[in-house]
Amino acid sequence: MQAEVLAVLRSRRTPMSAYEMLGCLREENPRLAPPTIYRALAALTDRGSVHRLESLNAFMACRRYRHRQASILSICGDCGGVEENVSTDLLKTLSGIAAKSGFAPARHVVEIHGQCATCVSD
Amino acid sequence: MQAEVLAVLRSRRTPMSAYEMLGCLREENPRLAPPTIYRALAALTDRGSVHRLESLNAFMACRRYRHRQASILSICGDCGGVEENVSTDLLKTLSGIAAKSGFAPARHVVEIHGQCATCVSD
DNA sequence: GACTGTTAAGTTATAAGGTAACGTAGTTGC
DNA sequence: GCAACTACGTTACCTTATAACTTAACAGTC
Repeated sequence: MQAEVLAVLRSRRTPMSAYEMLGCLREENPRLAPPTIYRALAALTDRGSVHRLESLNAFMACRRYRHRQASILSICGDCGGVEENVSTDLLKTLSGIAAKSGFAPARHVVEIHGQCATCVSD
Repeated sequence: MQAEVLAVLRSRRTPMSAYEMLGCLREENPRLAPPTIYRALAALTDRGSVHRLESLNAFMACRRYRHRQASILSICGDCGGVEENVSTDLLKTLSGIAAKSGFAPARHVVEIHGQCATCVSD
């Protein structure tokens, strides 16, 4: 199931909602229900193979080879494309800012909305 | 309406969902419907008086005096409390990372999940 | 005062996102 | 065989969000 969900996500350039995936996978198996998808997504995001876009309630396959840290996701509002970046330094700085007041960071969410290079030049 | 929504949010230490607000405000006006709340929230978040917590689908009143930039929100998973921080530098670095590929940033979402100082020491 | 434009709020209905709780079937290991 | 585990199926429901249309309130102007 995880493999099937991942395959669907990989076949797309842009993020998908859980229910879009459900729609796709129901072509094969019409009885598929939301919990099945969400379970697979939970496992995949835990492993880091899939990113959840919190500000979009959507998911995308990770395209970078297995890094074990939060990605910086740049989301184009025009074409829907998403760029992944990784920056250990930025995450450290960020943790530092939170830690000034004694906060212990566990998970980072960093998303940027804007326009990708292609859409800017149009 | 915006004022009422803001008042409810300010009366709370922790973020609220739109439907919790709806519940509160319905004590006064039982016929209040979701769109009314969501419209007020849209206006308030545009103005920066309210922050939306994307990873929680919830809202909180801004407690810092009107800064015109994205906050860094540290969310305690134990007590639900949220700390607001502002860092122009971090946002610049972040924009720089996205801009390397030509991406034009417009809105930043930076949230950190973890434990606040109080909850860490328990 | 009647007409019109504009903006905020009410109303109805429904779409979209997510999960609890329980059932079943296959696998592994004793 | 049988216990224990794990994945997936199923039902039902809850939460979050928005579309689309209606009404109210007020300001300007002829």
